Parts: sequence; structure tokens; C-alpha cells
Amino acid sequence: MSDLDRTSWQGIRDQIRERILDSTYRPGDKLPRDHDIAAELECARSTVQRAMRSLADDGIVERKRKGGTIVKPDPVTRAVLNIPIARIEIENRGFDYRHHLISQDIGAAPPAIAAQFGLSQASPVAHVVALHMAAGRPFVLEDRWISLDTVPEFRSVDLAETSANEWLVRHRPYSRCDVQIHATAIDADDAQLMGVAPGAAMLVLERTTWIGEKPITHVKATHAEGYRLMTSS
Amino acid sequence: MSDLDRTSWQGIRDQIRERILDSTYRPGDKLPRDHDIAAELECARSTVQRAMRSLADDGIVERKRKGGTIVKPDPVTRAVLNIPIARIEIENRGFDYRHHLISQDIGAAPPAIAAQFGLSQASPVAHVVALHMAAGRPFVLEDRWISLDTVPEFRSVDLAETSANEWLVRHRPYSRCDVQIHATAIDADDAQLMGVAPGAAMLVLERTTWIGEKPITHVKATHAEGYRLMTSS
DNA sequence: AAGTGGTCTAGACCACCTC
DNA sequence: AGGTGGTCTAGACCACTTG
Repeated sequence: MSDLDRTSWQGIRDQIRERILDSTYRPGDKLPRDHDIAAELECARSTVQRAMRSLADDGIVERKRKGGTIVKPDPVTRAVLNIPIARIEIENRGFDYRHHLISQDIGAAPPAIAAQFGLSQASPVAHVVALHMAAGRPFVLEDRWISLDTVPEFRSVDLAETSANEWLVRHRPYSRCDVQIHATAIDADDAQLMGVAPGAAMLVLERTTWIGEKPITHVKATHAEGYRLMTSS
Repeated sequence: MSDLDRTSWQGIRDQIRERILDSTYRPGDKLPRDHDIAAELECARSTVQRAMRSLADDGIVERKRKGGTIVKPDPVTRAVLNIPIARIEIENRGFDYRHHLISQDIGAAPPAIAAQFGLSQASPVAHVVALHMAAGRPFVLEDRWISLDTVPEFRSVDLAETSANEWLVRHRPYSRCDVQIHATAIDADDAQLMGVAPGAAMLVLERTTWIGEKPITHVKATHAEGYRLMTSS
């Protein structure tokens, strides 16, 4: 058969989704209770549950105890970003990977970073600037701050061998990650590093990761001109 | 108690995650089978299943039948983007919303759009350019193509009342959505519309939505200078 | 061929929230 | 206060994939 079993949870999900697509249920409408859908489509209630959770995860319906299930009135496009570490992304594209350490030092946190980390300015941080190269050309410029209160052993990492990016991701799992994406006109210094004209439009990803309530690192990753972040769902 | 029940699926998830964070299980390691974890933590196997699926969704572990569960060796940052309708986003920020229709016409698909849609160039498409304003200032410039084969009734929509964005999202649910994000230097015409200097760095989101295998719409949304897409997980 | 995760069921109880 | 979704269980069978 072309689709899945009508009584698998994917089958149930598809039938409900179909009714939303063909306007049997319209935005704002209340759907029957799980129990009744289960009876009608001849499956267990937990199977309806599974299907409904999937639809809720996709932002298609909204569920509330006692309130029931409604079709979301203000649909939201939901896309999942996968951000791999630079080396993996470059190697996946079939390019040779290398990284250059541009600068590295340790000191007290400047105000902007202290604020981002929620720490006092006396806190010690490491600052690392590195360039990730794909096939000999600049791919990502990484400007990173690491909280040495949270990651004291970072002081003794040899960044010639492993990038800070990779060392952290392998040794310091995080529990939370904030991501911001924006476009910026590159300044003269960074332009020279990236090999583009000053003022060129660059895609920038800024990430801050945390373990519990403690900040691990903040990184500003400036991507090569023309880079596209892609997602699908 | 401060955390959830140790035997709830969230509790199980947290205990497993904890063991990954404290390196009891390291990247690439194989975890015990669900059955054994269930026995050790004294819960049903399906509860372990639920916890494991959550960890797999977060990109922390990888599961294969017969292969077992391993800690993902190449951790990937996974962030979920929520892209609301322009009007909702602007109103949520407490600004007055308005939209201006810049241009609107119907014709055969130009090559780039035909290719994007996987259609022949003879296919009829609508082309709409509109500006979404927040508090009287340009917020998003929307350049949209709609496949009239898929959405014939779009011909008779009055775009003075509802934006194409909003009409589509309310009347044409989609089953798939591709998103691309990039930075671009704005051209002179668009710069005038957005009220910025030509060449300014702008964040652009391009989305194509599909219903089954049929294309609905492709939209290029150029955001105001300095706009930041934010996510958290 | 066999081991592992994936799914389904039926039933029970719980937690939350509207009515 | 009662109805609804959320979760848990125990057991069974299935599907995939590796050895």
C-alpha cells in the first residue's frame, strides 16, 4: 500500500492532518476528544495521543487539558536548524579543512560579555579568534569568549591542534543554547581576514551555551559571503 | 520535590542526560539497551522509550534497531525557528501594523521560479510585492510568487484587505516548507522601499511551501536592517 | 538468525483547567 | 467538580539491521 497503515500513529496523524487541509476542521475549531477519534478510526487512544503530539510539535494544533484540541488559529512556520561544528560541515561538502588561530588571550570580561554571561566584570574569560578554512578559503570567522569560571581547564588546551569550537563541543556538553541570526556589514579588519571587500553583507550566527545556570561560551560566527543556512521540514 | 519524579519519562531523560554530561557515557559509547535501563531505573520500557525519543529528537543520542543507542559522536546544535506571520510578529512587539501593496501581476513563470517550483515556464503564476510596516516604518519587504495551478482562487483575492502572506497561511495549509537564510547587500530599488542606503546588509529569508508534490508559493522576505532572528532551546 | 528499538493495546490513574 | 489530555504499565508483536 502507498501510505502507512491507517491505524498506525502516522496513519492517524495523516488522516487528521488531511481533515485540517481540506477544511473539515478549520483554524480555531475544536477537534473531537482523543477517545472519540480513537473509536471512529478504530485504534487505541494512546495511538491518537501519539499522532496528536506530533501535530502539536509541528505547530498545527494546540492541546489543553480539559480545553481539548483546537486547530491553531495563527499558524507558525516552524523550521529546525542543524548547526554542525565547522570542521564537519566543511568535510561534508568534500573540502579540505584547516583552521588558523588568529589570536588568543585571557583577561577580565569586557562589559558586553560580562552582561551576556550574567557575570561580574572581574570574571576571567578567554578570548579566541580563529578562522576555519574550506579548501584554502575562509569559511567561518569565529570570535569566541569562554568563561574560565565554568571551564577552568580551557587554560591548558592547545588550540593549534583542535579548534576551540571542537574542543568545547566534545568536552563540554551544554544544557541550553541561545542562537541569534543577523546580517551585518563586515568591518575592515574582519574583511581582510575573510578576503572580502569592507562593508560586504555577511551572515552572522551568535550562540551562547550554558550548563545549568552557568555560561560556557559565547561565539560570533561570521560566515563566508553568499553562505546559505538551509532547513527543511 | 525539586525535580520531577525519578520514574517519570522526564526524570529518566534527565538521569540519562546527566550521565552523558558527566561523561559516564562518552560520545560514541553505546548505552545499555532500553530493557536494562528500565530494570535499573525501575520503570517500564516504554517510559525509557519516551525519554530516549526525546534525547534523540534533541540530537543527543542516535538510535538504531539492533544497533542500540549511542551518544552522538558529532554533536549538532539544533535550534527551532518560529516564523510567525508578519502582522502577528509586529503586533506582538506592540507596534501598529500596516501593509502596502507595491505591485501585483499575473503571467508565465520566469525561469528561476519555474525551476524552483519544478514546473514548466508556461505555468501561470502570480507575482506580488508588498511591504509590511511596523509603526510606520518598513519592517519586511516581501517578494512572492504563487503557483496559480495549485491555488487558482488566488486570482480573486483582494490584497488591499489581507496580505498575500496572511491569506495563504489561512487558506492554504502546506505539508512541507523549505527555508533558506542568507545575508545580502540590498539593491537600489529595494533600498528605496526599505528606506536604507543601497548596499546595506539585510537578512533575507526565502521560503517555498508545498502541498504534497505541488508548489504553493515562494517568498523572499527582506528584513529591516538590524533585524535579529532569535531562537532558544 | 537473532537482538534491538518501534509500535500498538487496554486499562488505569493523574494533573490541569475550564465550566 | 468534572472532563480532557498526559502519563505509566505490562505485554505482545513487528521491523529493521547487524553479526
